Amino acid sequence: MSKLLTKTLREAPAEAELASHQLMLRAGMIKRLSSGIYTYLPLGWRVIKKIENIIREEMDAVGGQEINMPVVHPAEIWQESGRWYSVGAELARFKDRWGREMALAMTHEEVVTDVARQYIDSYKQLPVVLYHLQTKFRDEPRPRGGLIRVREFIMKDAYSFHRDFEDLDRYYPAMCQAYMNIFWRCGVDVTMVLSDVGMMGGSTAHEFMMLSEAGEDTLIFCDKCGYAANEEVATLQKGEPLPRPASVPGIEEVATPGTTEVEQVSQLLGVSTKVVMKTMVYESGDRLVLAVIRGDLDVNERKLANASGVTELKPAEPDRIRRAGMEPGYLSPVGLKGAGITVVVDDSVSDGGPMIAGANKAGFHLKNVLYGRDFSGTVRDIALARSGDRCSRCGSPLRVTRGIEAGNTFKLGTKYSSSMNATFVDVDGERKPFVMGCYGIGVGRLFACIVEGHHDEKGIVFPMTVAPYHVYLIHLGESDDVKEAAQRVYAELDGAGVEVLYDDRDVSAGVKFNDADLIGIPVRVTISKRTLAHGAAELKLRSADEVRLVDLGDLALQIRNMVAAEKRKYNDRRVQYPTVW
RNA sequence: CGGGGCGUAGCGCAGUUGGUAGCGCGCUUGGUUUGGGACCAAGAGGUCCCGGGUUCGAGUCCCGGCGCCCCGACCA
Repeated sequence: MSKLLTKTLREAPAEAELASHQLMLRAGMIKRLSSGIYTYLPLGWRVIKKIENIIREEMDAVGGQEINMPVVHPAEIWQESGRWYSVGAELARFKDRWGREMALAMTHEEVVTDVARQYIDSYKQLPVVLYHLQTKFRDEPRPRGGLIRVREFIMKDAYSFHRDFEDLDRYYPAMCQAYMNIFWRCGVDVTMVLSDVGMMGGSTAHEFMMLSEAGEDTLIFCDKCGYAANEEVATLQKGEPLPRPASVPGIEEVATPGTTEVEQVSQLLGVSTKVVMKTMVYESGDRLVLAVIRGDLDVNERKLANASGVTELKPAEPDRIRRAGMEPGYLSPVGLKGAGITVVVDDSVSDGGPMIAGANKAGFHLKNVLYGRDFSGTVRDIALARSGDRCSRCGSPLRVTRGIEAGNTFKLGTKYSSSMNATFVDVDGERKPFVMGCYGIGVGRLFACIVEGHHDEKGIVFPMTVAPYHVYLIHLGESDDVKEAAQRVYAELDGAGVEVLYDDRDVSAGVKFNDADLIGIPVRVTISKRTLAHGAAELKLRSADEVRLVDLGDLALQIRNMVAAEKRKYNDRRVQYPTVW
């Protein structure tokens, strides 16, 4: 310990706000170099290695083969997949000395696909699962929360290659189970939720979320049937569509001064908000996207972006709306002219009868507006699920919580294999693109999740499986017999394969105890004149209050048992992942 | 990129009407202590984020930049 490169801090640096961030800084596990870029100090790095080894074991158990792919990629491979052009500034690009375009790895689909097309020729070799633990760089717009969201990070990414979708479907649950095992063994309770496919592309995706207010994602749950989804994709029951009479009278303009919100219109006209159309305008580059939804619902921007085929949306500026011939506060999809406007209509509107819409004219609305007759657009579900909305599966009220995404799984399909011409010869002699899955875990983020979930007022309380050391050994007082006894205990434990951090510093008892609590090593062993008088050492679990004296002769055995028992708490339990979908 | 905040010793902070920088913790040396962040004494440590301006004089006022944190848009 006296030689260990660390520095425990009594006070947390001002830059840290989250418990995990403060504690990792205070315990001397990480050091910030630049925004979102961290050095792991010895204690922190040991934890990372523990996590990585758990991941390796579980990946190997589902047939994974570990490889290592480069951090620096030539532009060509990203151009092949098309992502050189579709991904924005988060892909860090630079030129090498010859002026060749290069990129820092942000993820490795392209590279692994390149490996697969070279080394997998036949269906007989499939399925193949490759994984690696590697540094990635994503030039995130906003790093935050210490290790929760960084720019440079270690990620475990695994990629599976299959003959067909059926085989991917068969394999996918095994990977999900491996994920549950990893998180549980690290002491992190996760919930698997349906998620958006994001920039990865592909069909089905799940995220593994640790529920926490510190989380960046909003999650929608149904307690009754177990439906769980990221808000980005969560569905809901929207209730019966509005009745659609056989004949609907033509559009009629009504004066509605000062009613720029759905609520005000419904009050003025004495109708339910369900009869009022809510129209929102977003912009994406030079395109405008008009979202039309029933007045009692809200627009889900992620769904809207997906529906309109763009990656980024933001609410349009009023000036821009007016230039396009519309009137903020009285927006309407009726009578739109001008190019570059995409209209996306929620099914709550398209399925129903006549509604009230804005007139694109200040102070006026239109009655009897009918989708199909008076306006058109792409019909999609673009509704935002909110607390209390009804579950699309069973109709029960939905609940909303926040979560930290610790990992995710995707059914990628043939997006990369097709674009990069990665094929194999199937039984029928035909060349077919691999059907791929990809599976990621942010290692540093998982570390942060562990600390976020395992701490108290005094510091971290590590699960034995990921603790930097098993035992924190303290001697109190500088007398030779105490120091010698401590050294013997250290040697004995070390010889028995127990990882011991020996606090040999000549500092007061309080300092040692407080540092022990802060660093959070699971077992604390104290040797002092007092314990030696009984021929014993004091044994304490970080997670419990009780201390007990253990005879020096029994100490090593007892500690070994303790370490094993603590590991078993996490390693033995296998959490079955839910199969509601 | 929009909104908010902060940059003074390794960390946490103070610094008045503009007058030449301080406190606590940590660090070094010596001594006394030794079961929950001890005590005494002596020290070391500062481009006050950077650049420009105002002024006899700027940590303090003005302008410009940079860095960092928090809230949003994006993701492991």
